Amino acid sequence: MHQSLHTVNDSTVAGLGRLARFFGFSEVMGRLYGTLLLSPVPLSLDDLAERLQISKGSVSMNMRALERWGMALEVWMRGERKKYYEAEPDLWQVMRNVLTGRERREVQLALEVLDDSVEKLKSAERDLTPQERELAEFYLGRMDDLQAFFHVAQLALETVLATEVSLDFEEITKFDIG
Amino acid sequence: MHQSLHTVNDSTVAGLGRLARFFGFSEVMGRLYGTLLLSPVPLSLDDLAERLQISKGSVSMNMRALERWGMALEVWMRGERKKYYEAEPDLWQVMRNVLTGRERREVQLALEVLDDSVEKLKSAERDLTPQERELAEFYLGRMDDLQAFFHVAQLALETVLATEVSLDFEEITKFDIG
DNA sequence: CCATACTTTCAAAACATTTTGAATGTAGGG
DNA sequence: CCCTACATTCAAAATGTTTTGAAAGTATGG
Repeated sequence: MHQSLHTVNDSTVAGLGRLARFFGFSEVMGRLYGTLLLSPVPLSLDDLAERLQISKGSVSMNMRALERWGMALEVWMRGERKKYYEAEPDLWQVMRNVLTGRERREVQLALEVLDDSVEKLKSAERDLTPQERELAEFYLGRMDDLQAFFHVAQLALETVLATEVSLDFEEITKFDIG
Repeated sequence: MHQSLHTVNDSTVAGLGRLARFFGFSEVMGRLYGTLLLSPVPLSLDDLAERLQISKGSVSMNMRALERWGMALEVWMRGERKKYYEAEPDLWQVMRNVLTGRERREVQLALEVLDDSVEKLKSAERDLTPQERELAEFYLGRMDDLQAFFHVAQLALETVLATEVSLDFEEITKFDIG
């Protein structure tokens, strides 16, 4: 195959591996996703192990993770026992999957912990010495800041998740460029 | 000190440690930041090592990282040789520092790599066999999708970075709650 | 309903990151 | 301009993560 196709494939796979790390996934997940994204046909676990030069076990585990995150889809090939996969090509869908499954959980957890803390501090107030009470006031101020921060984060998240951007944005961007 | 103050401190420090991990920093950085955020007075490296039960070496390294990210500020105490630190209390400022120093770089890098790839594929076109040309076309489509995605990400980032939210949002949020 | 071609699992090994603390460097008070 | 109390560095050790491949499990074509 021509050099340029190899080079582009390599740098894209590497770039998506990097991006995966950045998002807290394993690099292999990103590279598998990239390999599938640049394949016009679905690939088997063996194909993937061969192309990325990693063990079958690793491919199996990482592909199941990709499946769970809705980044890869299983494809049934008739007359074949093998499992074939293709990449979910809608990057916005992938983004939404990740935001819903992780970021949202994280923000909610943080807000719950903060609520708890405020609750504790307020109900303990009458048992505190004057000095302790002063510190409790200070803590309450910080909890307020943190709550404000996470509330905005939550709002931003829910806004993104409620937006159906996938195709629209591609259209818009093409208009801008063309 | 009263139980409730301890509990709140512990869970906040733990929560910020968790958040730090989530954002790709070390957990210790988050815990140091949390400890400073919940201290009404600046703390020395020894104070921090003592409170978190970690070595001075670790505190030193992680505090310098926090400083580089604009998450902690050095405070000069007169008549003292020790370095004292306090947390940058404006969480939006912290967020902007991180986005500017990391996310922005990452997006720009990705867009450069993609530009390169498109360039390569287009200029190689005349050297390709018909099959290769078909694959090159397919690749170009994927590059387009990726570019669209990163362009939107870039737009979103620059919008956030251009917005001066810090105090305003606290105000807004208080209005909503109260 | 086999036989077998595949996938999954999981414990051990390889690898990577983080932590430690003793050695080294540095700066501020006297 | 020392002396010393502090901060920093860095190599070794501890800890955590990922990868591997052989063994176990599963399902499908015949």
